[in-house]
Amino acid sequence: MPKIVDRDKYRQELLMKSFDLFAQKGYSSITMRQLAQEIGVSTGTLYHYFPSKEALFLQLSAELERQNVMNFLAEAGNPPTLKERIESLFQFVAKHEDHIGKQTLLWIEFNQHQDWSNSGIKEKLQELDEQTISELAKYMQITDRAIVDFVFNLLYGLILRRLFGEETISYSQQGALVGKMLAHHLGEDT
Amino acid sequence: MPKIVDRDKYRQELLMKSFDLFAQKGYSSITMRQLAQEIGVSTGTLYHYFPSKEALFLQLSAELERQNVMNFLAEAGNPPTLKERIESLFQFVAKHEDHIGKQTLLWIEFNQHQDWSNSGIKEKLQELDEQTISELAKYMQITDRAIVDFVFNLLYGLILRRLFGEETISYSQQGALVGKMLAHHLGEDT
Amino acid sequence: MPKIVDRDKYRQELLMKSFDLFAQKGYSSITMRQLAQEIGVSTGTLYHYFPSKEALFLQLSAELERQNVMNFLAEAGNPPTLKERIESLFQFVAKHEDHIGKQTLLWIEFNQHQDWSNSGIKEKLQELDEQTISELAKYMQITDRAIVDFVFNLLYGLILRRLFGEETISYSQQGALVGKMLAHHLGEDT
Amino acid sequence: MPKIVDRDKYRQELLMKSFDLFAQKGYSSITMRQLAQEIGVSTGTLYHYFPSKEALFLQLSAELERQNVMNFLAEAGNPPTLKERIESLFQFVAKHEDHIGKQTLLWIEFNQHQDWSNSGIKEKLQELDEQTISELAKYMQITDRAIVDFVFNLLYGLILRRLFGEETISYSQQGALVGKMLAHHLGEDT
DNA sequence: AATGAATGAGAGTTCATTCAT
DNA sequence: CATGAATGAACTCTCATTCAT
Repeated sequence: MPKIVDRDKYRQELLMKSFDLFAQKGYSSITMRQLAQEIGVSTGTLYHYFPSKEALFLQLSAELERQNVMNFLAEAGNPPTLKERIESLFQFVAKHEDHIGKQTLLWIEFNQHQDWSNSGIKEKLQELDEQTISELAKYMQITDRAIVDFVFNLLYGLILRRLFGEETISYSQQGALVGKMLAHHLGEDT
Repeated sequence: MPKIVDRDKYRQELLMKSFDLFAQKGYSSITMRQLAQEIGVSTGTLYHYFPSKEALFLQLSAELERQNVMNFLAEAGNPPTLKERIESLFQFVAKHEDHIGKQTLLWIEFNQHQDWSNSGIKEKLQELDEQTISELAKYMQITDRAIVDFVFNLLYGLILRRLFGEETISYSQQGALVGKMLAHHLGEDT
Repeated sequence: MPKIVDRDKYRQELLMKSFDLFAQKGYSSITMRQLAQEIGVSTGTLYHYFPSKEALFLQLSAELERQNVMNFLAEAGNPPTLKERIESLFQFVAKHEDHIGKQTLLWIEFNQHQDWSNSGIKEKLQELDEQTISELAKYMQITDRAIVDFVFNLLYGLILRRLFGEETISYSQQGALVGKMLAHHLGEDT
Repeated sequence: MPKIVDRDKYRQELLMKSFDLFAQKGYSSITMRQLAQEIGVSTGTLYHYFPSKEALFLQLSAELERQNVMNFLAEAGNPPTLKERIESLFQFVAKHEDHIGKQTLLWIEFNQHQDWSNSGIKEKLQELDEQTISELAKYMQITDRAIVDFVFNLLYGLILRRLFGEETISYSQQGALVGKMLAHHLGEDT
């Protein structure tokens, strides 16, 4: 029972410790008791730092999204061609598939919870997602919104299907495919 | 013998009546009591026809998947070019977006339930999905598995993102895009 | 686990069985679990018959109030003079002090719960109380509202103070006192 | 020695600052945290000055009772007739109805707490009440205990009923009534 | 002396499932 | 076959109190 020095830092710590459990079991399956037990604190402590399960989850989501973009930009390098940059994105997802897959699951479950329909929470989350995508679009230097959506639809669908067992689909293959097609497509248009 | 037919027919009826509720609230939010009440039977009756909530849900999923393919093949016609066939698929999804979206959500929620990790249920569901896709692939006359996956990744991602608020992305636009690209891509390769 | 024949009858039964516990411990001290255990059912059953602890309590209050008036009118007889009728009332309260005291406590606690400030519950309860008083006023043949209030203020105060330990105050003495005074007072006015 | 004075003085201060919150929410609804926050200290500090919530509350009650009598005697003047003195008492209560009502509520809630049945706390509280009444009896120069009780039963009942919504009953009317009756009654007896 | 983080038992409530009728 | 009353474990969240700092 040591006294905590930095409240916000400790909150962060709790957040990160709770990620694995949320990811493994999903938002509604995990209970606050399990969460507390696994983290090694009491439920009371959890509620001392977060007003509710929902709030804890929301903060976690925001934090994860933030880290993701950061990590990608740090790892991705800056290849000259669009094809390479797209492949770089797909490679990044492939490399961190486990982590990103879990996040995607959380994001989906978040969106499903209909109790939150009127609370403005979904809007926050959506905004978060838009931000991420627009930052990545900037990185890839694609300005046409339809193309951006094309790439991310493909990517999300791929993540989703692999998540649920279609493990024969490969990131590198699909990445190469879309890279090549886009190069043609854009090349012709210009 | 006729008894069995009646029994199965009634089961079907219960199934279809339960779809709306499942679609509206999601698997875990709906309770067996609500389900029974809405359908107009007792919980006991529900359990008489289905061994568990899970089983009821699984049967519902299978039924929906079956109907979906059927409807599509009936509506789609048989256009001569690949581009048109793909656009036909995207149009079909656009037209029945509400229905298909809800199904997708159920499918996702189903997959998330970790209690079912070891029960072979997920495998069944996956198989169901594979069947659907392979039938649609046959319709589109695509044989290359990577291309099939490409199209369906895009489609699933699109459905998913529209589901969660990105309503500015359009089915027809993305369908046209992938149709055009694929035509180029395959045209060049052959 | 026998099947219950008459839902409403059984609800009544549960209500009456719960009275003692509520009375002994007060509304907020008693838990639904204790209540269920003592009655000999599960918490689930309690919630099967009553939507909430609050609703259970409200129904109990209404039922008690109803029974009280009924019992009093049955026991009280119909003496010719006001003094005797008042004394009859005080005697009734004295005789059933335990029961009425407990009820009063519940009534008080009910009124205290500020969560219910805006729910119209207090109004219902107040109305219940007014009804009781006006019926008793009719019995005593007092029409002047101020006098009615006088008698009931005295009576409530007496119940309250005895409840909390002042057991030296006597119902018969105070009843006789108010009876005598009122006789004088009203005799002079007429 | 001066330390002790300071300590007690601070305790007093905390006590008075806590009154409003207790009065607003009632004993069991208010939490020690809220109390501390509102007062502007930590929960630790609260527990440094009072061994428990219960003890804090008991001390508060004693203090309030003390102040009440003091204020009344200061405000009441010393009219010559019993009728006037009684009316003076009722007027005092009417004037401070809000404050006294809240106190009464606290006193009631206190008495209800059954955990304290064996702790001698109720006895202390009762004693407190007796003291108050006997001091007020002395002021009114009534020696007959039955009459004293009569007046205070009426008064408590009145406070109670007004507290719970019967706001049509008036202090001055009921005070005048009891004053007049008592004057007759005692006049005749002597 | 003063702080506030930490505790954990216990609150009201829900719900898939069972089984007497 | 059909019913719905009954179960009880498990849920989120609260709060008086303790104690390291």
